[in-house]
Amino acid sequence: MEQQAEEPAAGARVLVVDDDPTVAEVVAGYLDRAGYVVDRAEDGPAALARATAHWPDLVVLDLMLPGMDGLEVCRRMRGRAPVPVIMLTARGDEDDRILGLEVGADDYVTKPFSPRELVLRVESVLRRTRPRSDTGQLAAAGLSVDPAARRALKNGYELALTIREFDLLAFFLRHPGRVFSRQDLMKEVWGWDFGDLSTVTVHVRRLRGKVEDDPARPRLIQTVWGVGYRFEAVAGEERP
Amino acid sequence: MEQQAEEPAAGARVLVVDDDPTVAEVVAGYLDRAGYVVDRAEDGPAALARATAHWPDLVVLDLMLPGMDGLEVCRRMRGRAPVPVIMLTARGDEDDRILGLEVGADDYVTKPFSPRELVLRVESVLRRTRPRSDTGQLAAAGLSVDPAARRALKNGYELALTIREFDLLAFFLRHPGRVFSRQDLMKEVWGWDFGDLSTVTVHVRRLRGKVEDDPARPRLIQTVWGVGYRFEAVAGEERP
DNA sequence: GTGAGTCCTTACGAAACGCGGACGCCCGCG
DNA sequence: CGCGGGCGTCCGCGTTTCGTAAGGACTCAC
Repeated sequence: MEQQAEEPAAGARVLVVDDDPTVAEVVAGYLDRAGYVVDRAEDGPAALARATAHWPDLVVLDLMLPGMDGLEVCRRMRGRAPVPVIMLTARGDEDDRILGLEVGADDYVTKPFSPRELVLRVESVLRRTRPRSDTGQLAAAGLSVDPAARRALKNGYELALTIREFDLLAFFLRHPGRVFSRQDLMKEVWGWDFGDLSTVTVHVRRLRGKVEDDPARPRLIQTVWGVGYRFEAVAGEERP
Repeated sequence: MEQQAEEPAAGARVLVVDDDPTVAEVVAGYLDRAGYVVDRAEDGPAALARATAHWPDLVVLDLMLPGMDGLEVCRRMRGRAPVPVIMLTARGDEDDRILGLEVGADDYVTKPFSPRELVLRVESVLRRTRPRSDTGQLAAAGLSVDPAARRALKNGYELALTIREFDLLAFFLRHPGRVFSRQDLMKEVWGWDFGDLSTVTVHVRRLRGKVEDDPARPRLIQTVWGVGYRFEAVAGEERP
């Protein structure tokens, strides 16, 4: 589950959620040909799972889904991190449209719709929502960090990091697999040439508390005894 | 891919309001092929809702609608912000024409009409009401800003912004999702290389007061502690 | 096993920061 | 000339964050 950055400008990631295979197929096909990386899900839970694996840049969401309905999916995604949503609604279903807007869908399209129109709306929403061009996106091991937005996501959930924590994590992500002494980190992240090195220790601990699944047994930020810390890009295994 | 910038220049946004699916279909088809981005609504409330989601550049409005009639729709839209309207009226219904023009329709077409003629009129009205064709219209999260007209709409309602507030908002809309320090903003919006940064703070606060639903807990203009501010283009949810 | 070195954890005071309110200045307008 | 709106500045308060200290836990070498 180690993704890489395959979003060089052109291909944003779009998650298409629809229980009708035909619709999903057509939509996905058009979006794919338009240069997007397309994920698909057939219902709410699947959509949320997909989002955990790969947080999308935009969601095309059928309002009518088996089990969890589209509004709920939208709410839950938004509860994790802000993401643009385009709703698919049945024609003339006024209440649905209003609901969609209340939840904060960025646009909606009524069925039946022209795929071409949908692609246009996707492009429109993305354009006004993500001018992400050259932002050096960082990603590894279920983590992704956007330096320009100063946002960090873990499995599709936004992390509330402080400045130091964010800078520290960003630095680690920029140099995966390498060991850094506390002094190195103090110099690189803090910009200090001297100072109490326990400061680094404490901040690493705080970062672990937010980033690690089990902070007591860290996997991402490992301690190299007598040397310093190393960020492990590939989710390593346990030492017995 | 073949299409270019949708909102500027080429494709203006036209809202077609008609309860007759056949008429709406035909009209929408022609306008679509003419390069416009077409929204559709079947009655008054739907039209107003659609306009809230995406403020149109022009409205094609059937005078005879179930429930709220066309004149009322026109009045309400105009009450929110000036927008060009083309009325569809039954043939020879002189009173209606008069009424339509009184409310301030920019043009009217009598049924039955040739779709080609309607497209021509749309183009004509747009030409004379939108002299500048390529002003970078900005929009996100229920907000839209017209730099040329120096007008800002929130959910279709006009905002009374001061110069600084407008410039600040416009800048944010031009760079959604990115963090800017107070210094950046002071440089970009004020054009100053130095100065009291609290000036920025205060103006952000004033802008929030007009733009945010709950200025105490801002959603659009977020504070990034110790760094600056970030405009969130996606209408986010509450996260308690 | 034992000790010294190293790391983890917690706690706490201080500093930094953002926010709201208020003030005075300037300018256009009546 | 008085008035009001827009603007920039300043101050006090509550909150967040930071750096450091100190005790306990762990690791490695002998």
